[in-house]
Amino acid sequence: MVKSKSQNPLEKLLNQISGPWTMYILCVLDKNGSLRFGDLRRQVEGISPKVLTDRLRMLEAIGIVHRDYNPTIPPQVSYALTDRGKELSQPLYQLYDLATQWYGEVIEEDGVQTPHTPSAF
Amino acid sequence: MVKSKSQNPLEKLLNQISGPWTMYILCVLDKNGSLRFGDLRRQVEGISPKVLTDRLRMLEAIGIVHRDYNPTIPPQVSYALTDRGKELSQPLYQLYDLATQWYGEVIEEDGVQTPHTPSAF
DNA sequence: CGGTATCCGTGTTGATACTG
DNA sequence: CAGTATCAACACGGATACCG
Repeated sequence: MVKSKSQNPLEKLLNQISGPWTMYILCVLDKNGSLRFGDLRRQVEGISPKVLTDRLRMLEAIGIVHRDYNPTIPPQVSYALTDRGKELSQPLYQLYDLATQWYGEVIEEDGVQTPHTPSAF
Repeated sequence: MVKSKSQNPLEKLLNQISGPWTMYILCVLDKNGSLRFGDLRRQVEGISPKVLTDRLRMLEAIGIVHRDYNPTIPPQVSYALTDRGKELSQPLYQLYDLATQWYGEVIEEDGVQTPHTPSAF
C-alpha cells in the first residue's frame, strides 16, 4: 500500500488495513461471518473483482482473513475472519468511536450502504 | 491519501494516520511534547520539507496536531499534539501491541531510529 | 527559519474483458 | 463461480530549488 521507510509494525499494520475497501471488507466479514467471493462482492457494492482479490490476498497474507477453497464444480471459495482478524476488532472499535465523534456520522456516497452494524464497527 | 469510495469515519481516520511518516511524526511529537519545524524535521530524519508540511497540515486539519505560529524574526512555529492527538494513543497502543506480536520487533532501516518509546507507541 | 513551487517517477486503483 | 490479464488514469511521494 506504500513502501515507505521507517516502517514500524504499527505503521505496517495501519498501511495494510487502511486504504480503499479494506476496512469495509473486514466490516462485512465481521458482520456476516463467512462469505463466498460472489456474495462478498455483492455486499461490497462497486468493488471490482481485481481489487477485491487483491485485498483478500493481502488480508490472507497477514493472517487476518481465512480462505476456504472447495474444488467442487463449480468451485466454492469462502472467506472469513481469522482469530487475528477478530482480535483487531477490539482496538478498531475504539478508533471507530473516536472517528465517529470527530467526523460525525457516516456520509453516504453513490449508493454504497455503510453498515452501521451495532455489533461491529 | 487515497480518494476512495465507501469512506466511513474509521476508514477516513485510518487513511489519514497511515502512510509514510505520519505515525512517526505523531510518535516524535508524543515523545517530545512540542517541537519547532526544524527540530521536528531533524528528528524525522530523511523527510523532505514538503512532505513534513503536508503531514502537519493534514494532522492539523483533523485536529490531531496544534500549530503555534510566532511572527517573530526569524519566525518560530512549533507543533504539538492536541488532546485529540493524545486520545489517539490509547487505541493505537493496542494496535501496536497486536502489530508487534504479529510482526515481531522493529526492523531498523537506513539509520532511522525507531523510537520504542515505552510510554508511547 | 519555515516553509512554497515545480517537476518527475512510480505505485496503485479501477474498468473491462476474458478464462479454467 | 472465482477469479486473471491487460491497460489507462491518476494521485501520491519525494528531490531540488527558491522565497518572505
